[in-house]
Formats: sequence, C-alpha cells, structure tokens
Amino acid sequence: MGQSGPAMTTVCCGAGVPCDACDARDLAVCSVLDEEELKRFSAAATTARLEAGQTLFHEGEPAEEMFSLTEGMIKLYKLLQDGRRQITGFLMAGDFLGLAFGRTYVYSAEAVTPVRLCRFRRTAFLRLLEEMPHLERNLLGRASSELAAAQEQMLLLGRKTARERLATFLLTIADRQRRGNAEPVDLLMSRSDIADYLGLTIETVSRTLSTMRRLGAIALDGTSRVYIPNREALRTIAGV
Amino acid sequence: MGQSGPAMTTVCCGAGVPCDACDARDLAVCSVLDEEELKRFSAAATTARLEAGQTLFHEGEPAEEMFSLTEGMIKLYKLLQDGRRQITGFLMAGDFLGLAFGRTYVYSAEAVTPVRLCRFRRTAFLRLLEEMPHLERNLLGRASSELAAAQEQMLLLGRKTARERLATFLLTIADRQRRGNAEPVDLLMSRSDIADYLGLTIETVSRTLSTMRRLGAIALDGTSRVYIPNREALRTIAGV
DNA sequence: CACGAAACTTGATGTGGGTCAATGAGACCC
DNA sequence: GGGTCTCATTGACCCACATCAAGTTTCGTG
Repeated sequence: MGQSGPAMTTVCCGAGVPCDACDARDLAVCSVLDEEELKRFSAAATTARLEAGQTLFHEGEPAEEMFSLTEGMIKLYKLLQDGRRQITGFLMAGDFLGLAFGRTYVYSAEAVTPVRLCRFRRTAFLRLLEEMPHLERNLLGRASSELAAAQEQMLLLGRKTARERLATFLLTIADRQRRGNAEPVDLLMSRSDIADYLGLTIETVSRTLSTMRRLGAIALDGTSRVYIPNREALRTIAGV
Repeated sequence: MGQSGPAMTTVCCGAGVPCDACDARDLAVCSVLDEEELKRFSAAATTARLEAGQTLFHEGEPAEEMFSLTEGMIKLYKLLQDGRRQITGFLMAGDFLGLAFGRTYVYSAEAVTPVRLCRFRRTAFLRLLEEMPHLERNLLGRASSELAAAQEQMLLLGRKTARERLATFLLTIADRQRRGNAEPVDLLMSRSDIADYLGLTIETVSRTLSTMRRLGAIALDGTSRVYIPNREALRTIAGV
C-alpha cells in the first residue's frame, strides 16, 4: 500500500535551498520571523529531500524530528492492523508536520510527489519555540485551522455521500491550488490515495468521477487533470 | 434535533464557583498560571451555566467569546443544510472551547448535561494570551492533542465497522471517566448523539449494543450505564 | 516501439448499515 | 396509578457502496 522504500536512511541531505530562494518563504512558519530570528532558525535546520513514495516517518516511532514542507506534497495516514488505511491529510509547501508533545508520531507521513523539507531536531525546535513567541503564536494558529479542517473532514466522512465527498474534495483542492475558474486542477495523488482520504474504495472514486464527467460537472484530462467548468454547480453537489 | 431552547439569552450568569473550589482547577488552562496570573485571569472571566439541551453558540456566528468548561458535558457539532449532523467531540471539565483566530465559530456547541463554564471576551482573552506564555503553550498542547484525537476519529469514521466504532467509543469514554475495570461507564449522552458522533444511525447503535450485550462483551443497566467486564476483549473488537 | 506492470475504469453481484414501521420502557405529571 | 411523551429497541426490507472480476489505459524500460 505504497510503503515502499526504507524510511529515514534514504533521505538525501544537502541540495538545500537558501531561505530567500525558498518557495515556501512566505507560507511557512518562518514567515513570521525577523531577520535575526530567521538566522538562528535556519541554523537549527537541515534540509532533506524525498522521492515520491518514500516514507518520512511511521506512526508510533519516537518523534525526534519536526519538519516544514517547502516543496511537493506529503500525505499523512493511519493504519489498522489489517491494512485498512485512512489518509488524514495532504500537506503542501508551507505546512508544518511532526509537532508532537507526546513521545511518538501519531501518524505516518509519506511523499506523494518529490518533496523538499526543512528538518529540525525536536529538542532544538522546542527551544526555539520558547525563545520566539511569534513562532508559537503562528503554530497555534496553524493547529487551530488544522483542527477546523479536521472537523470539516469528520463531517464529510461521517455524513456525506460518495458524490458529495468527491465534489467537496475537488473544490478543496481547487481552492488550495488557487487556480482560476477556467484553469484545471491537478490532483497529484492516486485514486487509491483519494479513496483512503474520502473513506471510499478506488472503484467508487472512479465511478463517481465518471458519473460527474458524464453529467458535465467536471471534465477529465488524463487521470489527474480535472476541469471544473462551474464551481457553483459543484458546490451544490457538495452540499456546502 | 436537540436545538431546543434559545441561545445565549438563556445563559444564567452568577452562581459562579471561586477558582479554589472549581472542579476543573487542575485540569483547565488556568492550571498553568501562577497566583498573580490567576488573579488577572479570573478577573477577565465571568461564569455561566446552561441546562442540558441549551445551545452555547452556533456555527457561523461571530466568535466573540471563548470558554473553559468547568462542570458537565458539552457536544460540538456541524450540520449540513438538510439536517444531517456530525458531532465532532464531547467536551468535559477542563476542556477549552471557542478558540478561533477566524471571525466565526466553526462548529456549534450545546450542553449535554447541565454545565458551568468560565467565559472570556475574545479580545480580552487574546490579550491575556500574549501576556502569559504558559497559557499559550498550554493551548498549543491542547490543540495538538485535539488534533491527534480528530485524526483518530477520522480513522474511525472512514474505515471502521459499526461494531469497531462502538467498541472504540466505549473504551474512550471509559478512559476519560477513569473508571476502574469493574466500575460501570456512564454514557450521559443519548443514542442519537452517539450515532451522530460515530457516523451511524440510532438503530444501528442500538442493534450493535444489543449484539455486544448478547455476546457478553458488555452489560447494560438502563440505557446509559455500561459495564465492560473485559476491556481487552473489547479492545480486540475495536481493532486497536 | 514493443513489452510488461501498474493504475484506472467498468460491469456484475453481494452486504452492512440505512430506512421505515411498530413495539417497548422509562420519566414525568396530574 | 394511569396517561402521555420521549427515547430506545426490534423487525422487515432496501440501497449505496463494497467486493470480485474483467478489461483498458498509461507509463516506464530495454
């Protein structure tokens, strides 16, 4: 189920991007730091890269590092012993992951596309957190909106139909990619990932997308590009 | 669907409990404050009471107040326009609610039992937050564990069977009530609340509990008291 | 560019939990 | 102690989505 590749050992260090050239400079936690703080902050960070499909960490492992995603997409997921999987979120440039005041990670993280990240030792990061109130406030804000998103997702998983789930999903992706109304959305993740995110099977995802295409609610270009001719119409289907 | 009773107008002020006599003194956010801070903190708070079934606030309303629950149980929920409801959490003494950096509440909150709370004006609370780093750290910790709980709930809603959901739910309640293995758990909330929390219908909740009783996994005393003779066995059913 | 593997789509069939409906059991009130 | 209201349980039936099983498309590779 996509857990190919050894974990941390395969992360290549180096090839780091300096902060001013970083795609996530204005999105990530570091955006709230002043020049002096940024210097100390980046001194505490190393950079890492992962290929698509590689695992950053597994649920249950000691949470010794935290990460800021600067490029690419990562999925977070939890597994039941028999292999059933629930993807709890897709992260993009600027997102922070691994924050845990407990001892272990509460989810696994795997690259969906090739990614770059800034990596911090847990202890070092927590020290920075104490010294930089802006940083703490920013993380609290992030946690708060992640929580809101999680509650929205609970509504989806607990109460929405397959069609409503897909419509909601497509609209969320479109928003996050800040695409104009005419531009296509790029899904990046596989049908299996979408299914495990929406609490469905790949067959249902595929069938539902086909139905929506037949109805003219979306158009598909390949398996990953989706045109949404009328977002308002999709919003009606989404039940939002 | 349980939205009886007018909202804020019916909240009775007064009858406040002084901090030292407060049930939640060691659980709530105020537990991290020193004497001097607590004085300022409580000066900013008023107290409120609600009867079971009364609404504290509705999703979408301007988020002008934040609350610390000191007694009783509150449920948080979101609605779809056609009335489908998802309960996203049950809060107990010590829990904090209403934290929103956005302008509006992202969920509704309603009393399950009679409750008492400390109430803060949003602006006043945010000011206190800046002045008291302990407080901010505590809230970040809370947000972080709430997020972990939310992800656990997504796994439940997306991937678990009805039986697994109920078993998980009962074990969680048992943990939160810190009951010994022999002691019964008290559900407090209705079947309808349980159903809307677990993404099921009341009929399925009822049937599943009956089946578990027939199998000897639990015993019921009335509709609300549940004995769990063997938690390990229930844990096996829960798939955890 | 042909081959093979993986990912996706589509169809046929099955089923867990939803829906609809009736009955039962407390709780409250007079 | 009987009436009523609300909530919970139980039964019969149904359907949205899962499962099982072919195809088909895409894409990486020699």
